Amino acid sequence: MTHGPPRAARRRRLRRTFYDRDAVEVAPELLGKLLVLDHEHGRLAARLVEVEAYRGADDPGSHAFRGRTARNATMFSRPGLLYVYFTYGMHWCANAVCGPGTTPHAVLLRAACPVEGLDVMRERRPTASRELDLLRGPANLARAFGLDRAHDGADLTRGVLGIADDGFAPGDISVTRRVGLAPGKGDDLALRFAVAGDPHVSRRG
DNA sequence: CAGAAGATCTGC
DNA sequence: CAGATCTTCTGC
Repeated sequence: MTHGPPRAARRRRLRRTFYDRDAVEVAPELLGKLLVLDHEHGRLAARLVEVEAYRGADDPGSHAFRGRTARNATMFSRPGLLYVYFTYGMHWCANAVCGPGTTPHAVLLRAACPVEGLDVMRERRPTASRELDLLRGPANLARAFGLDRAHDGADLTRGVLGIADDGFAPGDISVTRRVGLAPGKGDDLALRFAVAGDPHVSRRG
């Protein structure tokens, strides 16, 4: 997989209908897409190489498993929004809310290949010695993009934050079990999707 | 109201 | 492989 921006490629922002489906359908289609964020100093862009699908009442690994709470309210609101949550006392993680409708599905953005704004990413990720590690892992990706509580509920279909299709087609996709779930909490479900062999993926499947 | 767990990361 | 670090949720 080559990650450089295709010359003169048009970036088309993904619309609400893209997200308005089961997360298991949406997740693999997000691979190869560009996460884009315009900020005060310029633009950040990265190609998604690893994601995980989280469902609702039928998925014990999902924050939506036991219904709506203050934290997960964004998952129940509308497809195409960004659901950002805080965990382990220090990390933020970002998801694209899916559907269909108000079905509380989401796709966790786990890893990406840096494309634009690498200087800003390096400043925010001083412990990343290699460029490969800048966006490797969901909390690292969120940190490099500066995502936190302020971005929970942001609309990916308009505004400064979005996910775009520039015509890039990823290679083979590997499907494995999700990462970091306790036994019995849906750890056995094969809902993690990654670009096979891509070095930016957070870990081996 | 207290206790425990948590969709993680880093350094030893 | 364990510690960091604190919010959120659950049970009493």
